Amino acid sequence: MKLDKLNRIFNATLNLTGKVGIAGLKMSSIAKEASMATGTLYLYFKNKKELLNALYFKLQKESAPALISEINHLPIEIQLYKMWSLALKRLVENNLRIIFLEQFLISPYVSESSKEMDARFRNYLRDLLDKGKKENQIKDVDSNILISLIIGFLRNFSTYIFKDKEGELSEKSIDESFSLCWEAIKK
Amino acid sequence: MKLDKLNRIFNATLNLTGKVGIAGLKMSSIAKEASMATGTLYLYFKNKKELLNALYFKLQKESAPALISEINHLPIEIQLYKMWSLALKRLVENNLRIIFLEQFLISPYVSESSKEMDARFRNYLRDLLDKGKKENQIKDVDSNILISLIIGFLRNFSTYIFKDKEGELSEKSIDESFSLCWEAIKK
Amino acid sequence: MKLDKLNRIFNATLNLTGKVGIAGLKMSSIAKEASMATGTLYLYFKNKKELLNALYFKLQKESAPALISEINHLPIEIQLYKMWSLALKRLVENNLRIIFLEQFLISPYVSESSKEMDARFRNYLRDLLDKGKKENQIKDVDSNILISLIIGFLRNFSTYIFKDKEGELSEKSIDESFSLCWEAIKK
Amino acid sequence: MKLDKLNRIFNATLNLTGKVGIAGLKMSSIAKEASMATGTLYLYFKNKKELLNALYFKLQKESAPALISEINHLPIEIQLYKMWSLALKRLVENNLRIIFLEQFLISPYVSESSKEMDARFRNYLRDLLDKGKKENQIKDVDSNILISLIIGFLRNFSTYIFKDKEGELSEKSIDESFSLCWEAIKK
DNA sequence: GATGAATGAGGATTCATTCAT
DNA sequence: CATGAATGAATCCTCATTCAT
Repeated sequence: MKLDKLNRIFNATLNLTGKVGIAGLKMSSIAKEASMATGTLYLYFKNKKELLNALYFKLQKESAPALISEINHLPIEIQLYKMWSLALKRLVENNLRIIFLEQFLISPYVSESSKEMDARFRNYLRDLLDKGKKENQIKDVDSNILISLIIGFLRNFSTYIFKDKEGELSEKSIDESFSLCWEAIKK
Repeated sequence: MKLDKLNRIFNATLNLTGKVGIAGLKMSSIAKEASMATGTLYLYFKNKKELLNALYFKLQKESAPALISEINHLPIEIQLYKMWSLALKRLVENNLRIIFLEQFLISPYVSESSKEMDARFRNYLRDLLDKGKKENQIKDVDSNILISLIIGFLRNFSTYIFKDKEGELSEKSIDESFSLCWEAIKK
Repeated sequence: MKLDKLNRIFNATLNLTGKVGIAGLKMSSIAKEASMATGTLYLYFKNKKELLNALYFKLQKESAPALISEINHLPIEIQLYKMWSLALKRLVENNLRIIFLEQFLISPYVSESSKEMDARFRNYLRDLLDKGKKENQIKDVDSNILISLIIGFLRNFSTYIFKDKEGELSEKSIDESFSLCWEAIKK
Repeated sequence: MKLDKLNRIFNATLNLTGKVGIAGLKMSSIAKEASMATGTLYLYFKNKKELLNALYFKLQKESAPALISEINHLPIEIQLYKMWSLALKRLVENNLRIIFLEQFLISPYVSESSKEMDARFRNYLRDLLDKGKKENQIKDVDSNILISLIIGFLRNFSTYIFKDKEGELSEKSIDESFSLCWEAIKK
């Protein structure tokens, strides 16, 4: 019913963004990909801009927080490892989301309210790293650099797995990549 | 004259892509940003698709190779450091280029010939890392992971500097970020 | 419904060609003359070229053959007379079609397949005249000359009736013009 | 010099009209065909409309009147024969002119003054036929019909010679065609 | 005079949005 | 609710015209 249709619309939009980018998204293509009539899209969203913004918020909501709440009570290296492992898996699974999120933020469709960045995940990491510095486990280096290392590495590696390995992410890959990350940032 | 105009067109396109994304690019805006008439664009390019592809090729040609030829005779850690420093500076300076390159590759404007990715830079790194492994300086880890760490970190950190630090990249930032990277990948 | 709209488009195009020629045809004028939105034209035809070619084929199909099949069993003079009378009436009624057909064939819109001329009517006449020569009724003169006389006279006279007589074609005109034609070609 | 350039422009325009019709005429193509710069056209004509109208007047001036003045003192059948022969030769030689004249008259470029048709030739013929009727040589039939026969036959036959016989017009063709015409209209 | 690069108004085409069914 | 044909504003692109050289 209603929820099913919403999901079909969101999935169609994600898939198409992965193929043709935001510049190539047409309402008619989205409808076709979601197996419904173009007009139906307008029963669920006032216009294209709102559809895209709704998807953006949905993706934001689903990503970081879930991740965070699952692990924020563990010791730092473990917590980082869990975070790394979970994030990597999620990013590989959901690589289309990343493409959408990144393109969306510089498209003419961003509503003002969307601009409050994916700061949440960065903030979680910042807190975690500061705690780690106090406990003498993490290098005493500007947290922004550390965050860039972690997030940049995660994103780039996940895209590589998604594109070149067809999404096959082995435990060994997770461990090896985390080791590299950890050795870089640990004291 | 001719070259000057081409550059004005390319710069205008880059600037606008940074502001509105490929989805928001209009030929009329590009012309306005480049201080010329819309029709003039069509003296230089057959249509929008060809303009964007021409820019893509230009950016590809200018990026990696220059970087590589300047340093590929030095010892590995030094070479990596030079590469890091140069790449970081260039990425910060040219952050708009990255945005364009990334968006372009999943836009409806990519011509078939454009799809041969920016493999060059990855290849240079792969060679360098393999050499490093033989000389026992680099961890014996799948090069794809190492490459993701380096490139992902570089891109994410450069974007952070460009956006949040207004492009002010200190030597200290370069050194600190490289240290993190080096400690991660060195044996 | 669908057929009705196609006809409205075709009629609008014919009328406008009569007024402003193919050089003056605008998609927006055609739409206006056909009482629909410009975009609607593109639901039925990919572009201007295809619209004009479709009209050309339709007109070709409708013209000569119908004429021929109605009469090709009668004796020659009668057949020629019927042909003359029918053709003249049809040409007067459909003078706009002639204008369109003639202009179209040297416009930039002709698709390759359209170039196979209106040979059909000429061929019918050639057969008829050859039969007439065998039966000793028609002068033993190169058929191409006879055909030019018949077709040229028909076209020029019909245009005169259409333009200067507002399409009022009397039986007397038909008979008189046919007599002239018959006296010219009969043995 | 000046005259030479004007002629190059007029010839270029005629040739191109034969190829692409008035709908396909571009000022830039005319200039190219005439081996000069686009801007040069505007030294000789204020704009496209005036160029086309100038050509129209030139062609009108050159056709009928010359013809008429050469022969208007001879007896009727001879005069008609001369007219026929001269007109046919001229029409074959100058078939491109006919195409231009016919297309031009329903293009958006006709200036008001151009609309006073090629009435001159029709008028000359009308006078001639009326004289012939008085002298009992020509059938007592509405002159408009006779004129249509003559002009329609001339045009259609000349186009046939131009297109299918590559402009090779034999004396025999002239005589045979005139005989047909004469037998049709003589008493 | 001659040139042809540059201009921008105007026409072709696309596609977000509506609305009768 | 769902549909998809119809709409027309917005965008791409062309080409008559201008003007600096």
